[in-house]
Amino acid sequence: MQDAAIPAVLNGHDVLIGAATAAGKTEAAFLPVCSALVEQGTSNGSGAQALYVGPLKALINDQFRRTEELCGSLDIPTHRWHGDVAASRKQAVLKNPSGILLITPESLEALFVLRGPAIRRLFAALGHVVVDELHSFIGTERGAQLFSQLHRLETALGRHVPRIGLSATLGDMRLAAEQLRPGGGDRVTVLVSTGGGQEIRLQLRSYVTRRPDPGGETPDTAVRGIADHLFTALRGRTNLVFANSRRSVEQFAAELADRSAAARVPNEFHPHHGNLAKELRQDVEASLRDPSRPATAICTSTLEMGIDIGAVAQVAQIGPLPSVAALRQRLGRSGRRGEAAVLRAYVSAVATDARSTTLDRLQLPLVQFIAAIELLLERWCEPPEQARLHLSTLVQQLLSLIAQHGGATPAEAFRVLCGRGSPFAAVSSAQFATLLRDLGCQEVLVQSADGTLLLGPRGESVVNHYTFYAAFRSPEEYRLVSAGQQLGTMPISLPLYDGLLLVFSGRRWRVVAVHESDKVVELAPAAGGRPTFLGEASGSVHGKIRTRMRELLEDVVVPAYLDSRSVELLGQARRAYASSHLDSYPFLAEGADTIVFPWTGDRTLNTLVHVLNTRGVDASAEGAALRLGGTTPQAAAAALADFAEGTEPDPRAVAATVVNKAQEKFDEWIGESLLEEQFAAADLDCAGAVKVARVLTATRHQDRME
DNA sequence: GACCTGCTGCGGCTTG
Repeated sequence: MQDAAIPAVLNGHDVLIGAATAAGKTEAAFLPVCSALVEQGTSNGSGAQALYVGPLKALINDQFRRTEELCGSLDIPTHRWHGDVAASRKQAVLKNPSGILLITPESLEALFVLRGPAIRRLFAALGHVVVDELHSFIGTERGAQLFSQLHRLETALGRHVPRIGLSATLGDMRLAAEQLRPGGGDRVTVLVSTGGGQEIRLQLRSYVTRRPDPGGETPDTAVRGIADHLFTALRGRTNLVFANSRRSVEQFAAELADRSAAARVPNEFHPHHGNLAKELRQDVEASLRDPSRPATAICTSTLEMGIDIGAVAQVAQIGPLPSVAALRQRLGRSGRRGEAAVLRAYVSAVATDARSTTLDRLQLPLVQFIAAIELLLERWCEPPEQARLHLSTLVQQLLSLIAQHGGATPAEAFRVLCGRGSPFAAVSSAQFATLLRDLGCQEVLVQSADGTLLLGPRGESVVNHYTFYAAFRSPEEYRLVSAGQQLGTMPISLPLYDGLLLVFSGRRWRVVAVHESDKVVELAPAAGGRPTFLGEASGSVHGKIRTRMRELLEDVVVPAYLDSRSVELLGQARRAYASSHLDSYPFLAEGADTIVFPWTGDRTLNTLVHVLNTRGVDASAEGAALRLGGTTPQAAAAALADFAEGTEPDPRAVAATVVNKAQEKFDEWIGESLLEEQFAAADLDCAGAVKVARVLTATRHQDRME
């Protein structure tokens, strides 16, 4: 891979490098970049010659250490620039820009807004741009921001600057190439390292729980069973345990701490998630790196990305993940240096009895997990998300552009932000004009007598606050404090009162005081406590996983990696599926409701829900299934047949019925009409919904529908 | 609908 990367980079091509793990990606990019720098000579003060953009401060710190080592002997200056870097160091770079600059998209945004006139000088000598963890930018607001910034940079310099993207392997690397170079993905050199068929050791274990205890005071039997198994299977080595929510992370961390205390052994299990104080998280990361003593992190997606945590023996995943790509990324954390990768998968299944519904008997979480593992073993993986307009981020970039130049005409703004090579190229001039009018109505923008766009009162106050630089919205939070120590934060949306018992950072606490005005919660250690965070992971599931779930239920083959209870539950699910004739008649009566199984991805499933609701049917998505309230199977089939036989609905009309379309940071300033267009194009799949309805009501079902 | 990511200038304080 490195051999192929070097000539491509040296020839000034855009290059996309894909590999499962960190395995040499950074070197493949930086070796040729550095050799180009040595060749052309490092001219001090004439501007940064290479720009590296990374999604995490911690990652930038890691890469800074590595590039310093690599470049120090070559006399190439390297600088890091993010929110934790001292202002004095930033001043030094501004005075004497040179060599390699490592930065976050947010800090780059601050440069555009605060140092607009200096941009051209700072990057006058720019020869290469490296984007690390490219997959984390694909399909996101932050990705639209980054590629808009790079396009603005090239516009300011009046020339093309070669880009090098480093990414996990994705389902369709060509689509990723199109993100790296919007409008020119076909000219990107794509290099993928297959990983050489590394051995994967894998087991899926099921644990049965009785019906959830509404009080939740005593952990259910599945949680206890999984915790027992983790305790014996993981102790003594360095491991990662991925749980799907912060609540679940806290729950398992507390359970494992209890087991360590009962066994009178040091606790090796530490929680790690985004609401824990930075110091606590760094302690956990340090103990993972320390080879002298074993440590296991129980984490959310925080440890999924490339932060250096050393070699990991085993990866555990509790509960199914919505995407195969994330499962692969997590598995890639174990088994470096030629060792086998080890994945321990755990599912909590609901115990069934005579009163259980068929839906319960189908054990869909287990079936979904098996489907994802099968697709992982076949090396399939979701393609990057389909392109959105990203109007919220276009608003941010427009305000930033006006701040950069002190004003812009509508035509200039459209050309720079929505022209060829920009991530907003799909936005039409009519849509852009509507957007300008919307922003004018909100006093975000004003227009001077000669037509120049300027920041209005509202735009001015938003751009002049540091929170402007991030393209994504962040939730309001309380700070949690105990005896002067910062423990972390908690979303403000959760109920909170004096005396509440909770689990946080793997320990049990009581709320002593809530200071509403400065959003601080004081805690004291306590004996009891329940996990604080609510909800379980959902996320968008691809249609391929749902199709595979149906195939698994209709199949007889039993995967070798299932434990005996999983085999038993899969058999039960297959018998329930067959005896309900779901293969030929995918409708199931449940009380007054009907459950429908379209076996399709979430986008199509949600479109069906919207459409049926506008037709007066009480429809909702329930995992893989569709629930039609107060509807008999005959009526459900008739409603779907009616929809299937009619003309395909107009996405705009369906979007108009959805109320909460303003989700992103600057959406509140965008008018209903544009939000409808964006939603119709990116969040609905009307053609797919009609197709699914036709399949559901196809002739092979007709005999049962009489 | 879960999860995660990021951020500046300056006023006011203490300390050498």
